[in-house]
Amino acid sequence: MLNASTPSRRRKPGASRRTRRIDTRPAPPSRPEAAQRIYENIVRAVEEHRLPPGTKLGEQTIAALFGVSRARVRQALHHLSLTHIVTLHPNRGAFVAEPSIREARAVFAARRLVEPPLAASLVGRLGSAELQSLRRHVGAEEAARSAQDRRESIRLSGEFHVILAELSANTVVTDIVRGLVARSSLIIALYQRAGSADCAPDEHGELVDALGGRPARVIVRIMDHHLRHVEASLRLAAPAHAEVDLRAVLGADAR
Amino acid sequence: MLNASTPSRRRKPGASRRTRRIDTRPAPPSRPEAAQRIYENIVRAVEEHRLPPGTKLGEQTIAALFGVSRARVRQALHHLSLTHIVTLHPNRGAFVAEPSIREARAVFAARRLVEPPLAASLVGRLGSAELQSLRRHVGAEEAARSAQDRRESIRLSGEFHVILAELSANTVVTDIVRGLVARSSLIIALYQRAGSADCAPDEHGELVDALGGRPARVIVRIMDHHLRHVEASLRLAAPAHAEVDLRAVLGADAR
DNA sequence: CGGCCGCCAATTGTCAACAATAGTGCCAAA
DNA sequence: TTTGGCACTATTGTTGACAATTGGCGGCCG
Repeated sequence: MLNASTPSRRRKPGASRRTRRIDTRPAPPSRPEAAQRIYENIVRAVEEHRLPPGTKLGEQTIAALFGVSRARVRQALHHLSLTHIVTLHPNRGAFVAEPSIREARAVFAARRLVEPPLAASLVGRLGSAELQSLRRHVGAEEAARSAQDRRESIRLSGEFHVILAELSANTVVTDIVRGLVARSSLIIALYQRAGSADCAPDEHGELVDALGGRPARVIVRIMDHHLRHVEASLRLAAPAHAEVDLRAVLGADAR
Repeated sequence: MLNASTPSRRRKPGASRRTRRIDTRPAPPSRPEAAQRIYENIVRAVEEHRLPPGTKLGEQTIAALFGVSRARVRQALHHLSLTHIVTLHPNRGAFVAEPSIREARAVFAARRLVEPPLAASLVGRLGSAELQSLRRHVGAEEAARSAQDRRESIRLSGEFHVILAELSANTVVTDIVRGLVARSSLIIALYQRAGSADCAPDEHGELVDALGGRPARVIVRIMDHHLRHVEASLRLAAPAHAEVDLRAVLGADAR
């Protein structure tokens, strides 16, 4: 039943270029991996808070936007649902996920579990070039914040954690962190406090400085504190939160 | 530019915030989530080393086996490729993944990053019922090992780590660990030493005992040691037989 | 006048046919 | 005998149409 073939250790078969088909329509050039492109675009839009939680993602709509078939969109949406960026309701469609408070807490707990020791593992393994690059990134974050560019600020802020993970040179860990960061963006979009625009002053800079030579224990503490700080800046408090919200909505506007 | 406008409108303002899911139907188990069933079956087969790395997974073959259409199988295979259980070669098909040595190391490094602090977080949070359950599981592991039931032994051994993660009551962390354990099974199937049938004497039992009341620091050490032990029992040393060797030979000859 | 219950439009889920591609074996020519 | 090319076959990738389900909407009844 099972054809246990000998493991093929030949060269990778990704070298074929198929540019035979002349595109009569404005279809984007990169045919292969179109699903990947859709996936990344939506992730990015969600991370930058341009697609708010609850937004419906109709298959036909997206297919028309990207100039691809529905099947491709389905693939991308399925992928997004596996990473908890969107929620699929059978026979109803795909919606940008609305993580529950419990899930939000779980995501941040996972980050507190993974990222502090991850950052600590970088101590003494970063050259001056890497530290320089990190400082530049932090500088860009500050610039975006000063320029009131909320979108860019949010993106860079999340990207900082992904870059740290990449510096570990462990793709497995990087993928995990990338997923957690994306979900965090969704959570922040959903639960951020109204007033406080951006609650993270410059803890990233502090962390980079500490990575210069402080002991691992200090790094762990800073990262843990930072993540707790971000989580504490959200409205994840009460189970009674729903009632209050409803009443506020009803009182504010009689729809 | 790329995604000019939000492709969809927001959810209606007056709509209920809670998802009103109608689950009144007993849901015939075969129809909905058929792809999920295929996915889990293949994962399990891989975890139990019944599907060796490199095995070709033809769409038509699997579709016939499960009595479903090819589309369903494609979905499952795509899911499997996202979790790095299978590798998709364009126009060639799906194969059970053959993790490289580098990837194998990365997976175990990720586990050493996540699981020790995860286990430590359970200290003092487990009731006697949970500890009892864990001990029963370890007993089952030993029984399977004594009975030479390699398949069951492997499955239970991996499941132990998943159960530990589940006890954290954090579904995010549980999913991460589940993925890492599955990939580890693949790695073990590929790189286990010929002679040593099972190199983990009873470190799980030791860990459960320690979870009874030992301090977190001890738990961390035991789990870290256990994971290092498992990794050390594999042949991850050298360029063994892999592509590096081949490529070197070819490069030397061709020129 | 309000609530209930049937169509109806829209969207998703499924499938089957079609097109394209890579691997395989054969055949002819050097 | 070896090598290069070529057609064939089996499998994957893609598309489009069709069926099923949902939620809305209007009419009907209480």
